Amino acid sequence: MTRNSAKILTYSQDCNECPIRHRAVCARCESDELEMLEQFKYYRSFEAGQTVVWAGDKMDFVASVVTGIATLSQTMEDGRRQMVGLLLPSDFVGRPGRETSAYDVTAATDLVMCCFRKKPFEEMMLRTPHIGQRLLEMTLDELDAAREWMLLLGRKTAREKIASLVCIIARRDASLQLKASDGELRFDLPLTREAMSEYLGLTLETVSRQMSALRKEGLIVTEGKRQIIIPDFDRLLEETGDDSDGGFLV
Amino acid sequence: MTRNSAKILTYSQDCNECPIRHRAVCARCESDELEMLEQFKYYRSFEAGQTVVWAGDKMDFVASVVTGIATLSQTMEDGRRQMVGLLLPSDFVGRPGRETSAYDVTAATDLVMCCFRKKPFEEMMLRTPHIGQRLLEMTLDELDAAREWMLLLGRKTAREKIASLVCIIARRDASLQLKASDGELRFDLPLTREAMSEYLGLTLETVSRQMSALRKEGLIVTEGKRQIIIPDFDRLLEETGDDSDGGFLV
DNA sequence: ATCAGCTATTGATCTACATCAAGGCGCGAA
DNA sequence: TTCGCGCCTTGATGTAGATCAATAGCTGAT
Repeated sequence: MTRNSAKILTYSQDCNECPIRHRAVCARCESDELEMLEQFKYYRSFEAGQTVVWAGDKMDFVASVVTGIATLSQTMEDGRRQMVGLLLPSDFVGRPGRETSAYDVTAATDLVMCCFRKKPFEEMMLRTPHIGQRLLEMTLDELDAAREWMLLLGRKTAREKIASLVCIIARRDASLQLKASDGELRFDLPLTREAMSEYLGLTLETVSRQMSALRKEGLIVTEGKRQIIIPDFDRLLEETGDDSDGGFLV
Repeated sequence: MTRNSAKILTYSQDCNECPIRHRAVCARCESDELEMLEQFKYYRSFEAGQTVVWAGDKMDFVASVVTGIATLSQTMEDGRRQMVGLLLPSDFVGRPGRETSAYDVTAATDLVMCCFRKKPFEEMMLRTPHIGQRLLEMTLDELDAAREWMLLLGRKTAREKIASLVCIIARRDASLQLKASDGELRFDLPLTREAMSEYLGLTLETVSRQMSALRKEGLIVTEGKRQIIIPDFDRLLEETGDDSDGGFLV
């Protein structure tokens, strides 16, 4: 079993409504710790485009994405923006021990997050080593993802960037289940061209052009607004520049 | 006190010969845990240019840099390379729970690392929550650094990239102590043009040209091979594109 | 003293992507 | 039905940085 399939499996088992995805690992949890989590949990909803917190603002909670997509971005004084995190369901936001957000957190689609007040969460971390361990694992995964992303930003061509992004979403998207029998992959690409360009370090025009190019060559098929079909995943993978076995970008 | 100065302070207090920099935090440690660390510790030296491990190779230890500089890089099939980690003294290498290296680890200068066999280290992590907590903190710092780096790779101009790199090294370099009385900063930039280009996602020619440009404008002064003087740190900072207060890239 | 092998610099040219600009499509509001 | 507004596409042009190429300094070996 490859690392990728293992990863996909892991995600499908995760619990989106717990900052440490506890369902997947709670065999080791004591039930009263979970009670603690339940007790301090609350939900917040955002519409597509809304900002959850601005960089520098107070952020007195940690959270995990339940449904929808959130992004982390940095902005330069003159307005240049770079996305630095793409949060899908079950992903974690917020840094224990830091009281302000270092990034703009934005709802890329309609979004539901499951939040925990930071204070009790940190106390529980101290009492329950398992939670810290889980968080460490998740953070290490994120760091690996960030480093794969750095390779993309620093060295890939626009075409490779687009192909990579489509493959990344395809792999992570839960509705991956929508895989048709003949090996074609059908799923939602719920990002605007602008969001894609912020992810990839390109302009939205370049994103649009390269999407068109991949479409003309039959590497991807678009259906309606944002439904994407990948007729042959391996063929698209070849356009990413990654070596065939690698690309374990979470 | 700004975040930056706080960070510098932290580093200067760190212990380079312990994977969790324990001197800085060992007030909370039990002494027999430290004994454990001592017991499984060994040193390895490398010459500049030598490879510590290749991506994909077995890596049965974790380590911290004692002296010198190590880099983490990814390589694409056709040889394009991107640096994804720059490890200065006291920085940690290796991922607990992973038996192969995900990156090429290379000695950028002559290098001494303090290594711990992975197995006993992991056992100790289980027994000593404090170590995991420390590792989590360090990993979160690395993740922040990676995200700052992503902004650099995705959105900064070549000039801004160079200025940023020089500032980053200046801030982190221990020999920061070499700060002269009139506010000028003198330190070693122990990276070849090629290493700089791999860090920045540029070619080495572009690095060379931009270094020359900054030199001609008096923003930096070079002395001998790799000694650098920054006559006015704040003026150089303005060239990085970062907002004046931010830029806490570890 | 000479040479081979690095590393760095600088120039000439090319090109991938950015920038500027003009429509087009779909959708909700009036 | 029409208008306005987001979002996307496509074309024309500009440019930052890549690529190709020549040379120079430095170091250590013969």
